Formats: sequence, structure tokens, C-alpha cells
Amino acid sequence: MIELFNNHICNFLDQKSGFDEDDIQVIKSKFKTEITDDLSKGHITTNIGLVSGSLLGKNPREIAEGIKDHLLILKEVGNVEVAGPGFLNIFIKRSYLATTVNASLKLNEKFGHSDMGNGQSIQIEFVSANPTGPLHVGHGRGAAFGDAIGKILQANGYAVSKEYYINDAGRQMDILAASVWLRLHNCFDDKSFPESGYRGKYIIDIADQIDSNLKIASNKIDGLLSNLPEDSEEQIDVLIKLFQKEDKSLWKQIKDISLKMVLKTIEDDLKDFKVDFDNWYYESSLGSLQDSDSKISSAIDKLKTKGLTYEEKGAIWLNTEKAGDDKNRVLIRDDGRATYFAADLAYHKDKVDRGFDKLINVWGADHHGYIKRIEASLEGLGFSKNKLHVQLVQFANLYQGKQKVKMSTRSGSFYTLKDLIAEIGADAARFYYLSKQADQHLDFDIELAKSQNKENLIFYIQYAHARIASLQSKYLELNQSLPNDLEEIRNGSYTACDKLIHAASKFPGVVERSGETLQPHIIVFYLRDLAQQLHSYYNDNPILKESQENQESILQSLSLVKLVISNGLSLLGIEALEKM
RNA sequence: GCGCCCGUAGCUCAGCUGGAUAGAGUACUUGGCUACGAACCAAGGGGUCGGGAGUUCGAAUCUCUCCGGGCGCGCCA
Repeated sequence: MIELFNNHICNFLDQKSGFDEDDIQVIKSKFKTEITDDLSKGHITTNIGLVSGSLLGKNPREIAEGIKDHLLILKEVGNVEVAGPGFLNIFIKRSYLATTVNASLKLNEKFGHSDMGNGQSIQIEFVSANPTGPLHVGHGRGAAFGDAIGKILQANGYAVSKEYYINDAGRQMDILAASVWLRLHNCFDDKSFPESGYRGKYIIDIADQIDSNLKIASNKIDGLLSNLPEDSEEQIDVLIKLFQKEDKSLWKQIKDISLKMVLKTIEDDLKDFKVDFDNWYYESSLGSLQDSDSKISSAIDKLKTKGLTYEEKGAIWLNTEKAGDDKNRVLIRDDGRATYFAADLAYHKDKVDRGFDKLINVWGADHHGYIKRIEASLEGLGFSKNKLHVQLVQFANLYQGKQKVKMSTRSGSFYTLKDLIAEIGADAARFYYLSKQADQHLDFDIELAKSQNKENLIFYIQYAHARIASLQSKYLELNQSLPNDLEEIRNGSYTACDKLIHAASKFPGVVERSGETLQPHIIVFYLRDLAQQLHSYYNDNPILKESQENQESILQSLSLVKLVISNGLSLLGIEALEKM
């Protein structure tokens, strides 16, 4: 609809304004036509008068007057007012409004979709938590966010691929295996268990299952545990080496099974959270430095060829300062092992090689210092850093009322994502994770998320949806079917729903903006406002006492509101409720 | 010290690609069920948009600076 007016205004500029060609281009790029906040300003408003007036040094209101006449030609337009400093407020004819309601309803679950992305492929990498334990509530925010922007971008015409990067190659895997091994042999009690090992109960569960499969002889390593270093980090390293030496194949088996089991729980938790991935990418598939054909070797080779690397203190460094990083970074340590950064760089090269038009990384905010170096490496590899967008997600603090919920991975007992889903359900959890801009701190109150009143926004929005559903079924008891076309009543005089129709018509614009800015919370707040208007209307109007013609008109309008709530929630990965 | 993010009503937050009187919820005061879901609605008070300067016809929004808070600055991942 906005399109229509934009084109018409551009048409005016080109043919009738008499402005300079260059000025017209500037004006076209700067003026905005949008749906108004409320109906006192008409349905559509444009600042074309202000923008041109400012540029040309003319009176904005006079310019607006000229364009006003041009707009009145359109058959869809009922009235146009020049308002304030020079805004043009456009009032649409009611018959045309009815047409737009019909058209929107016909689009059904596609209402709100756009072709902004034009089929471009976009990959979103998110969660990517180390496979060393269950997901905690911090991961939940990244999971909800990545999944939601996936849905939103898809709705905006992008071809979306969601990926989880599994760090299965580093020292942490060794620590995981060592922790399981220790539990397997009951070497320590909870108190004396090495601090830098993983101490959670899930390690015991893994050990139990391995034990029943492998039937490992216990007390096999009693002699190994004497003379351990004091420092807990050194301690775990010594243990890892001991176990590897003791029984190489058993070590490998334990490591593989542990990884598999942890990944399984992560996958299950994400499934319960209604988050799915198109691809699970293993860091180990990047290969090793020893293999000169591996992805990691060839990525580093490419940088070497470009002369961006150098040797210093026995290590191989990448010059990332050149691209704005604070300091240069090590790719290969002095002991010959690749750094995490080297692997990540190879991973990002691989993403680009796979042909995605755009890459989005959803990272915890504590990684922001890492952005520069990954951008630098992409540029070093000959790609534009603009291909990649890193979206930071801040930490979420959980509260139970006023009480902060403690999360400590150290102690091994922590509030997991699974716990959260069990307590408030996946939908409420997703909703609250998404209710604030991702890169800002979020205080997440579990009590609030469970409450059944207006303060709980998801409840309030669902309630609006359920109310309409309930009204529809009431209507169906009295009539054969819901009205499905306003053709017959488009000239009706019932205008009480106009505000609702107007609010609902903003939805496609909201989805686009949410996609452009990667901010799902825009949809959250929009739905809250829409629900508020629905409740207000519902309260003031005894709908089923209206004339039959009015009832049809109302039901039609409310169906649109219901559709918007349902589509909006679904973009957040939440199912709208017919009853609650 | 350097870098990134944030500071809007008592509290929790919207609004930020500059636009028309700065908005919700909560709390407080008050009114509304013989009506389709009152789990709701309506009305009222409450603000130097952290301070200051600049750009502009116009600044919560952009720039600079100061103050206050968070996070990051490994041959960890």
C-alpha cells in the first residue's frame, strides 16, 4: 500500500514538480512514507513536503499543498490534509480498506512476509556451545534469538541455513573425557574432584552408561593418582596425559562416547526448545595441520601466500592489526598446535567457500573482542568483512521474583535450559529471551513468566488471541460459517474496528524492520500494542448484539487481528493458543 | 589505560536509519461485569530523556566531551 503512494509521489516529482533532476534524486532517497501512529493523522503520512522544503529552501507547507492535489487523484484516497510543519496525511477510502483486509486474510500465514531478501542465502551460526555439558540458561538466549531471526529472515525472503559449530577438537574434550574416566573409576568424591574437571552430575550419568557398555575393570589406575600437582589446571593436564598413555584405545572410546552423549542431550534440549539446525559442523572436520590438504592447513597456507603471516618466538602469527585489530594473533603455537583462532578462521573460510551471500554469527557479548580478528582474517583471505555480521547477545540474569537464581558451572549444579523449559515451558521462555534487544542485559523473572495477568506480556497476547478464537466459535454456534469477504458490506457505516485494522496493517512493516535490524523484540512490542487495542475494543463493544451486517464486518476485522498475532508469534517460534 | 555496549517516570522497559503533544506495564488514586473470556477495560497524577556543548527548520534519536554502570583486552576456547 505504501508502495502505491511512494510511486505516485515519485511520479509527481519527475513529471510535475519542476525541480532540478539532482534535487529530485536526493529527495527520493530521503523522504519517508509510513503508516501513521494513529488515525487522527490519517492512515498514511509522508514528510515529502518537509524534505523537499528543506533542500530547496522553500516553504514545506506550500510544496505539500501542491502534492496534495496530485494525491487526491488516486481512487483509493478519500482525503488528504497538510498538517503540522508540512506533513501530508492521507485518509484512505473505507471501501479500499475493506479490500486490503480481504487481501491480507487471503494471504493467511504468508501475511507479513516480504521479498526483501530476494532469495539471497544467509547462514546463521548460533548456540555453538562447547559440547562439554548441558546447555544453561545463558545459551537459551542465543538459541531463541538465532532461531527467531532465522524465521524472520526467511519470512523476508532470504534462504536461511542454521548451523551449530561443535568445538570437538580442543583441550576441553580431553577434560571431558578425563572427567568421565575419573568418575568411571570413582577416583574422587565430590569434594576432592579436580576443580578444573567437569563436576556435574551428568558426568556420572555418562560414566554409568559407558560402564554398563564397556565393562571396564575398575581400580586399574590406582597407582596413577599419586604425586599429582597442586594446581588444578596442571592436575587435569597430568591426568589427561596419564590416561592417554595408559590405554589409548579406551581413552578414544571414552572421549567419543562422551561427546556423543553430551551432544545428544544438547540436541534434545534444543528440540524441546523448538530450535532446530540445518547443519551440525564439527571443528574436527577442519582436519589437522599435519595434513597439508586439510581445510585448516589450506586456510593458513593462503594467508602465508599473501604474506600476512610471520614467525616470532617460535610461533606463527597473523597480522590482524593491519585490519584494525588491537594486536596480531597467533595461528600456530610454538609447540606446533593450531590455536582455536586458526580453526575458527578456517571454519569461516569454509562458510564463505560454501557460497553463502551473508553470514551471521550469534555470539555471547563476552566475545566482542574477538570480532575484529575474525573480520581481519576474512579480509586477509580476500573476502569482504561486510559479508559477516556478528550479532552479540548479552547475558541473561534469571530471577525468581526478587531473588537472583545462581548459576555456577564450577560447582556442577546449575540451572539448565532444560530446567527452565520444564518450569515455564518453551514458549514463555522463548518469548522472554526475545523481549529485549539482544545486545542488552536481560533480567528474566521466572515468576513473572508464569503469572497469569497483564504484566506477563506473553499471557496478555495469547489472551487476546484466545478471546478472538472464543468469539469466533460463539459466532459459529449462531451462524453457519465465518464471514470470509467484505465485498457486500464495504460501504457499511460501522467504524469502531478501524483502529484495529489500522494497527494490523502495520504488521508487514514491522516484520521487515525486524528483519533489517535483526531485532525480534520489535515484534514482541508490536504484538503487545495490538493485543492492548484488541482488549480495549472487546471490552467496549458487545459484538454479538450488533446487526448481522456489522457482526460480519467485525468478525472479519478480528480475524485479521487474530491472524497477525498468530503469524507474529510464529515468527518468534511460539504457537498461538485457541484456548487457555 | 585501550576497545565495545548501556544510562528515558519511584521500579521494569519501548521509542533511536532525526520529525508533529516523549509512551507502556507496575505502583498509587478512582470508575466499569443482568454483555461474546473482568485473566480485562477506562480515567488521573508522575519526566532538566545522566550533565554539558555542537549540527539542524526540527535532537531521546546524529557528533564531541564529561560523569556513572556492564563487558572484553591469553601461544584459553
